[in-house]
Amino acid sequence: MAPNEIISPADKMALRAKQADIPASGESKTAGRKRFEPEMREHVIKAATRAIEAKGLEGLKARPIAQRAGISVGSIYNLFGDLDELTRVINGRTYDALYEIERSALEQAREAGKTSREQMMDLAAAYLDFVETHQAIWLACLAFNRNQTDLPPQWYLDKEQALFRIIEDAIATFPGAQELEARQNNARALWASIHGIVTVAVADGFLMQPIANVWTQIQIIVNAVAGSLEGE
Amino acid sequence: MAPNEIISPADKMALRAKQADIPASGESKTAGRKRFEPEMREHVIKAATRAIEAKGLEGLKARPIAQRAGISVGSIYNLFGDLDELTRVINGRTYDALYEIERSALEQAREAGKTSREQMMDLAAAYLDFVETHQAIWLACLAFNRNQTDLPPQWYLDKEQALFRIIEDAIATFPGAQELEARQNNARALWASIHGIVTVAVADGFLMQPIANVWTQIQIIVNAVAGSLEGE
DNA sequence: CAGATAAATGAACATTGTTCAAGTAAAAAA
DNA sequence: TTTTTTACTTGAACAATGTTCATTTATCTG
Repeated sequence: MAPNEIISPADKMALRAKQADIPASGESKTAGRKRFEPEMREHVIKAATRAIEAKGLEGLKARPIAQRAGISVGSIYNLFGDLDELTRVINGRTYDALYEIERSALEQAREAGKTSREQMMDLAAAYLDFVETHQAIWLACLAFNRNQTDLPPQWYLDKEQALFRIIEDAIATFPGAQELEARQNNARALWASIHGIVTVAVADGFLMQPIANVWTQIQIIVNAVAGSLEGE
Repeated sequence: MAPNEIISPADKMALRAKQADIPASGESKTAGRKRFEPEMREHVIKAATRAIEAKGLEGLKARPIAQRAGISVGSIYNLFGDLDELTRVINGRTYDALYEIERSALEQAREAGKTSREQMMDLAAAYLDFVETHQAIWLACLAFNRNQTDLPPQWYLDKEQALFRIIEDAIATFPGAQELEARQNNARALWASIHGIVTVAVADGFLMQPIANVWTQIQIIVNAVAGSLEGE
């Protein structure tokens, strides 16, 4: 029910039992229900998310998802139009979850009176931690975006944009670099760099190098950019 | 015939005509040839490359490729085992081509007596130019790697590794950072950052921002890292 | 209760990757 | 030359998958 899903590590087990029962009950004399959309959508999203976590984006198949959610294949298409849309909804929640984490990381850093450099460091750490914790679901975002041939819908782009704006906010607090365009380029450069470091590290779905090295590389970039912005 | 393929912008037209004729000739009374493998492989690779360029990695379908190459579907599997292997061969050539470009960019920069910072700038520029010029084929590399669930073969990893080592070479010439591990982390951090900037820019197969901005962002990072390494 | 409505169903279709028994041209053997 | 063997090509057939839609069914409305 919360806007960010991402497993919600606590209630996971409780929900799992509940979900597993729903499809098993009865002999499927269940055609023609009404007004069940909201709950059903959630069931499908949960089942699809679990599939992605277990077997990557390739693991998201219409028929198994339908079975796990206790509905028919056709209903998935009633609810989402097609599998791409279902994936987009899941990815959107992933973006939301990451957004909340980054927002609160920045907020906490500021309340703790940290420097701009430290704020950026905390943002990067939060990102690395997120990707490490939700590797499959995050790789699904990237893989999906790569495979699309036309532009995604606006609401999807907006969620991606929102992530950049957090970094812009953090960068805005630096003494130098005040003009809007420079600030945007600095924010994009820094965010894309951290993103690049993290995704090269988890390329092919595996950690290709020790996490400590990844963190070192992030520090190199953040320190370099911070030092450059501080004009020192 | 050259080890790097990538369209070879010159002979393109000549080859195109030649290729188009080969399948069209005769009434396909061509079962049971012998010792034709090498040429056939090239035909298939060319046809597949063109398909990727035109319609992305999704555009690589067995049947159309077979038809364009003038052979049957089965022969593709005789030659490559499966489509993934065909893709890997194409991507391998892409890596080779980029490697050559980067190597010669570095060499030229050194011969021109450029500073370490300028050398890195030239490497980054060469990379950006390559991706801009061969967008589809490069995105195919990234998309393919993302979709794989198990580790690629060693020869494939080696080609990827080779690209990092060029940056390591460039970074090795900086006055500071001499220890091997620090140098490797610096190289990886910088290369992954540039990679991140470029790929975020071409995300979803489109240039999401003006190329000038992308270049500005690269300069921000290279200058920041260079400044940091120069200890200034 | 009867009709209208909204939604769920799952068989059927289209598209793909992949396999493999059968066929065929070239080389080798006779 | 004729026959046998070899090596490769072929394309029909299969399995897995995304997607559609006529039919069925539950619920709502009067």
